Amino acid sequence: MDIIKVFANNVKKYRTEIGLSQEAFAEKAGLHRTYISAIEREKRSIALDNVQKIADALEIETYLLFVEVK
Amino acid sequence: MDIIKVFANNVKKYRTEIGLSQEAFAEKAGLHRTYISAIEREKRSIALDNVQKIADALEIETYLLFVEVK
DNA sequence: GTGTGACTATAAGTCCGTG
DNA sequence: GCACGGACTTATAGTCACA
Repeated sequence: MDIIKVFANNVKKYRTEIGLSQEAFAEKAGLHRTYISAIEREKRSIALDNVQKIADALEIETYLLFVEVK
Repeated sequence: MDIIKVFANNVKKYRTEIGLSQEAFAEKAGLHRTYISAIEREKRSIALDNVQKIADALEIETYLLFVEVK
C-alpha cells in the first residue's frame, strides 16, 4: 500500500469527520486550499513539516495519518 | 515534539538496531549516503516518498517512524 | 564511517483563475 | 465546495569533494 494513498485517505477521513471543508481546513492548517485539494487527489508527495501542520490542524497524533484504515 | 526530530531519531535507532552503517543503509534504501546523514541530523524536511523508501529499507511499518520513543 | 558546504535539477508549495 | 490548470517561488532531491 502506498503511503501517499493512505495519507490522502486519512486526511479526507479526519477532515470530514470534524466537518471542515478543504478551504476551511487549509486555512486552519496554514496551507493553501489548492494544496489540500492536490494532496487528497494524491497529486503531491508532501514534506514532513506540512504533515505535522496537517496533523495539528486535524487535532490528531501525526502517526495516525500513516495507519492504513481498511 | 517535532516530527522531524522523532523521525530522525527513529531512523538512527532502527538503522543501528539492524546493524547497518549509514553507507550500507543508504545503498539498501536506494538513497545517497550523505542524504541519510542529512536526514539523521535533521537538516532536511523529507517528502513522503522517501519516508516510505526508508521505512521499507528498515523493514518496519511506516507509521513506526513517527511514534515518539522516549 | 560520518559531517558539512556547495551545487544543479526537480518537486513542493503558493496564488491566480475557471468550470 | 471541489477539481483542475498555469505560472510562479522556495525547498527538497540527489550528488560531490573535502574535512
